[in-house]
Amino acid sequence: MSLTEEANHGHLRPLEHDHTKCISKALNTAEQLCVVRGVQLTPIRQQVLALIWDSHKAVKAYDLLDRIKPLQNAAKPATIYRALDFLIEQGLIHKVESLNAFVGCNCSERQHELLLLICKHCNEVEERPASEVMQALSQEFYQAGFSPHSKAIEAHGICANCSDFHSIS
Amino acid sequence: MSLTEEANHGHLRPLEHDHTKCISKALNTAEQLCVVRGVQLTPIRQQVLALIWDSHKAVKAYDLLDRIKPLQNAAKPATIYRALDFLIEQGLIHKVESLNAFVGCNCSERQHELLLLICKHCNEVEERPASEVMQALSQEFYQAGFSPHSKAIEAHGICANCSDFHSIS
DNA sequence: TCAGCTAATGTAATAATATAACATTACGTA
DNA sequence: TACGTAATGTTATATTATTACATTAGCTGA
Repeated sequence: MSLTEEANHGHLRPLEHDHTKCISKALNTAEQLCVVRGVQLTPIRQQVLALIWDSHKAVKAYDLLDRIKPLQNAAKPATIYRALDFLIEQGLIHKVESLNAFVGCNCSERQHELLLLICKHCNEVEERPASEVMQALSQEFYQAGFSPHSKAIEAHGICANCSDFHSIS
Repeated sequence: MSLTEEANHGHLRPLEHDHTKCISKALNTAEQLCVVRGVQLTPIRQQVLALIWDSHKAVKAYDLLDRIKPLQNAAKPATIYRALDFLIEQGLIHKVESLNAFVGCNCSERQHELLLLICKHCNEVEERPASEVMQALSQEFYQAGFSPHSKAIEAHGICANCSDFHSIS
């Protein structure tokens, strides 16, 4: 185990990971899920998803709009927001509420309500199942007599990679 | 203990509580805190805080703007957003990120990062310390090597009062 | 006193985010 | 072919938030 991995408690997303794999995995998973579910991953929706997966950062809707224009000349805000709505419905992306931005979801098959760790330094967003947190949350809902329909847990701070970066350099 | 309280697991905010007490308590606390901290709870800031405490619902910035105009003829968006920034800084209100709206905080003295339970039916927002959740969250941050600066936990669903309402009526 | 500083507010303009409403297209199916 | 539905095109507009610069009020030290 490298120093870096150790400092990250084994939960490292390497600074230079092979991101093409992230993208192709996400797109493949999305395609398969949509087939199974009988919904259409149209070219526009695919392109938006691909653009979102261009990085692990949360992306703004109007940035997506700018970046999809070379591919979809006619793209307008509604184009993007419709695609985003679809992708959210299908659990393929998250909306980061505290940023008004969107990020790819790694776990569209499973529960897609996760803890999002948002780094103020590199802007990347890590999603974590945080099962203990979720369990405590369910307990809390029960105690409050609250029936949850959806939940969002978002934390802003400095991620493991960026802490390492600072402490090493 | 009433039937209603029982059904709410003892965490009831009665449908008809004496809300004037909520307001005056919030305003008094705010005043005292600001004195102690050496910051100014100016008339505008006070009025915005009072308007927010007009209910337990989350309020939109431009609704506040409309409602403060009779008192502050010159009010503009910046007027409201500045007051909101101040109140958030002082922990006197929360921004509900998933609604782009604002709600009074009951616990400005103590930790003001809480679980917010947002009812889809009555729109009221309940804040809960949810200490077990917070503890699990800290644990998760540690495991992820993440240094949190701020966090938001927001759940949408049906609150205890509204569940009671449906099951009784 | 008054010059200078700071915090707060006034004011106008505009940026950034998101939705509504209606028209059109593409495609499957009766 | 006619019809229905899902997706997209298109225009306009609503909603949320910030920037930049001017003004005011009150304090502080020369």
